[in-house]
Amino acid sequence: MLEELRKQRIKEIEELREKGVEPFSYRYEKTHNTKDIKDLFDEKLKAGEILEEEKVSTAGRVMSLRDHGKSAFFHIKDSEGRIQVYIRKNAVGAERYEIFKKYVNVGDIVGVKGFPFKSKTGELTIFVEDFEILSKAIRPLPEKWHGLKDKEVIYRQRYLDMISNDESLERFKTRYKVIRLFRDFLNERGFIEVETPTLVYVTGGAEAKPFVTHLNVFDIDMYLRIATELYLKRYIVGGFEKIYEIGKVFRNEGISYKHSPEFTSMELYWAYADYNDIMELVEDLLSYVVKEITGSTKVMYQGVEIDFSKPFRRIKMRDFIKEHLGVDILEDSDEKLLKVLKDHEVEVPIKSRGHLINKLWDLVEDKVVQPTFLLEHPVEISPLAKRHREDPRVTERFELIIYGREIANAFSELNDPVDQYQRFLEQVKLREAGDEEAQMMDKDFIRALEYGLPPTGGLGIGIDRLVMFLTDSPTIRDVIAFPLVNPKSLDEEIEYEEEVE
RNA sequence: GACCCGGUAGCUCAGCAGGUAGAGCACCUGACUUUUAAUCAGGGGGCCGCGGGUUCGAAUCCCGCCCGGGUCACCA
Repeated sequence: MLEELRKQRIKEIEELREKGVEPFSYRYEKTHNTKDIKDLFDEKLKAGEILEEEKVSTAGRVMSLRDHGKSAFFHIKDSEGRIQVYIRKNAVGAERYEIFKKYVNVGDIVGVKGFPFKSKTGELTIFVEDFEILSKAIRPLPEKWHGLKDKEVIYRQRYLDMISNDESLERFKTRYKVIRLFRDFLNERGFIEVETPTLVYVTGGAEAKPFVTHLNVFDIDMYLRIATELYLKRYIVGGFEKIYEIGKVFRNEGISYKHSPEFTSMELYWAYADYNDIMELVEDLLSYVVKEITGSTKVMYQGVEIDFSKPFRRIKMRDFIKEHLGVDILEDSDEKLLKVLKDHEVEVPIKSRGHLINKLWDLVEDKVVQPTFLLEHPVEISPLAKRHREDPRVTERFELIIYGREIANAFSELNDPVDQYQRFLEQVKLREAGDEEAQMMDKDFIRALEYGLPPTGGLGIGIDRLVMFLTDSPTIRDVIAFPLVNPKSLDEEIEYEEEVE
């Protein structure tokens, strides 16, 4: 059926060309988009009224079509919405009308010129005086009423999802608006957007398994970055004081509703600031973004109201775990931590102190729903954070937790090269003990610190996870336009008939 | 990686006590100048995910595999 349909459409394209009509145009003067037209005329017009002097020219994809013989109604969709269009034989002429009737189908992209009116039933409509086929579709669209439901097709052919499910297009518009708001906010505060390498010799800045690739010119293996942190700090050493980078990072790990091997982070470094300054900045940034997106400080996520008004709640990791599990991550022995984990039936493949602490946190993180700063992580699990000025066992670090998920991670950056070197050594030991996610020694980074990194506050935010909240998306794949999919050997055969006749 | 659910027309889905494969939308032909899931008449369209087995006979039952979704595990 699909093949027959495609052939039919390809044949129609030939016929159009024989009639001197090119079904793939070069450009179209679009004076208004669908939203402009609604903004201008929707309130002005009553049912049955016309505004013949107001000329509009717009374009979009035909989403529905109701043919009435000598006239037809259809809806076109553009990036801003949908609008109804009315075409009538005696208005465009018999010849043009025949072209429309015979050759325009749902799915085609057309341009229309005319004037606005309101139908009997009160829907704002464009009365067509002239139209043009701008791009003829060869494949049929999914069902107009139910839309596209098949998750596999939604992820593999996102364009089709965006065409047929309006909320999908809107979701991605929101995503990119959020990113723009981040830039607006930070630029306004004097932060400069910079770039760091994607291909790196050693990974750092996070604990994750990297993707490995090969660089032919030097014949060496390289990695895709797992974070932008260590290069951004080099900028600060070099003299930049307020910088940020928004970009993809790559972690060769599992896929879940909140994990994607390729995701977007925003990292920021602010010289002469500490984690308290960063906390305030995060509150300001997020409440600003949320307000611009939703109009208030509140977001409904999966039926739960999340309030981003500041200040956010602050809890200390040690206190929170002690309160809920009765164990002290700073004072109690490894054995005691392990026993608590065993009591909760948690398996611990790697029995380092850091892993035990992380596992304990995992047990309680679900209890944090509203935006909360989780403070003062132990040194063992924070190899790049500065020790707390009042307690050297913990760091000046915080994570922003929302709905049990880590959204941001920040600290007063460790700028003591000797301490940093020792922390890296600890990580290397873990690595040698089989922890593939432990950090690598980055000697050039140490060298940079030896030239002097000013006191600096740093921050990383998971953009995708934040966008999930702002679009009420249950999985991270819903906010990544083209998520990773199994390539499968499904590549369908696409054949074009040879020219006949 | 384990378990659960699913894969039938381009799309959304039904059919599964085993007996020649269905609907709606979309498509094609015709009618219709204010419809909006337009309407009316007619028509075409299927490797029922793939491979094997049981059976006179499999979309339906059994086994294996592939792909997807979900839960858990792994994981920031």
